Amino acid sequence: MPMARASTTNDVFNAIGEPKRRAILEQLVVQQMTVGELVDAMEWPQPTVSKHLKVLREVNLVAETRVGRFHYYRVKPDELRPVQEWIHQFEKYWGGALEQLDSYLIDIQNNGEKSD
Amino acid sequence: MPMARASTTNDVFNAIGEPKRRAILEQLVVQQMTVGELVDAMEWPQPTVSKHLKVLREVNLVAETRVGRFHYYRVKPDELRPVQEWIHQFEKYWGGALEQLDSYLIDIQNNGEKSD
DNA sequence: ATATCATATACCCATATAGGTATATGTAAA
DNA sequence: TTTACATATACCTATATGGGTATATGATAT
Repeated sequence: MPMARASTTNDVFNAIGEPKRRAILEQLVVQQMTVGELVDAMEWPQPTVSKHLKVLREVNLVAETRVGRFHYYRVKPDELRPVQEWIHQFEKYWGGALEQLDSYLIDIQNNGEKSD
Repeated sequence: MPMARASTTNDVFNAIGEPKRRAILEQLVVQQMTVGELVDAMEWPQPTVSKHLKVLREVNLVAETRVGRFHYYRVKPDELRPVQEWIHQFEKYWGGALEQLDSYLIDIQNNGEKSD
């Protein structure tokens, strides 16, 4: 009995892995919108929008405010900080794969062959 | 005939949506490693490591250098830039959801009706 | 050559999940 | 009330994919 894949959408990293969800966030960061306005902007079926909003809600990337029958959604940008911070640990290597190239050259000197 | 879900892993955003793949990148950014060294560090089965490395390779987040039977993997940090740049458009709103709250208050003052 | 090591890949399975349709829920208007 | 509207959700289907096992590939050593 194979142990199956783990759930994914329940964290911010995976939530923004979905292109449609990124598009929704890009819309909402400009201005808060109702679901219907999002449907018009995206030109996707309403359940599609609602379901992606649900995922975004569950990871706290959007917040909802109900006004009558309208549900206003807005981005909670702070929630993207963990992603930015995770990226940050790689930034110091940007533009220079040089240290790694160095150790690679040492490796092939110590071992012989190469490729790539 | 339901149109099924779209492929996801073939872009950087989704590649880093997988926790194991993030862990691999965190290891490799410290130092390049062979698959076997990664297996030892992660304590996952070797095929698991190899398959995640394949995904990371396909989105160009890691590069491979073969030295004899050893395959050295290293991070290509620059490839994370698109993610960082995408995040960047949200940074100006960090710490203050205030403007959005303002416009929300204005909206409900204007009786919450949506314009169409 | 043969054996061993390092890695990739093929295969299977279970499940998570995106997309679609229909319906439920909840609110406001007539 | 009844109707219309706004959104969420239940349901279904197809597929993408993570995890596991076994095997293939490829390189080195003996």
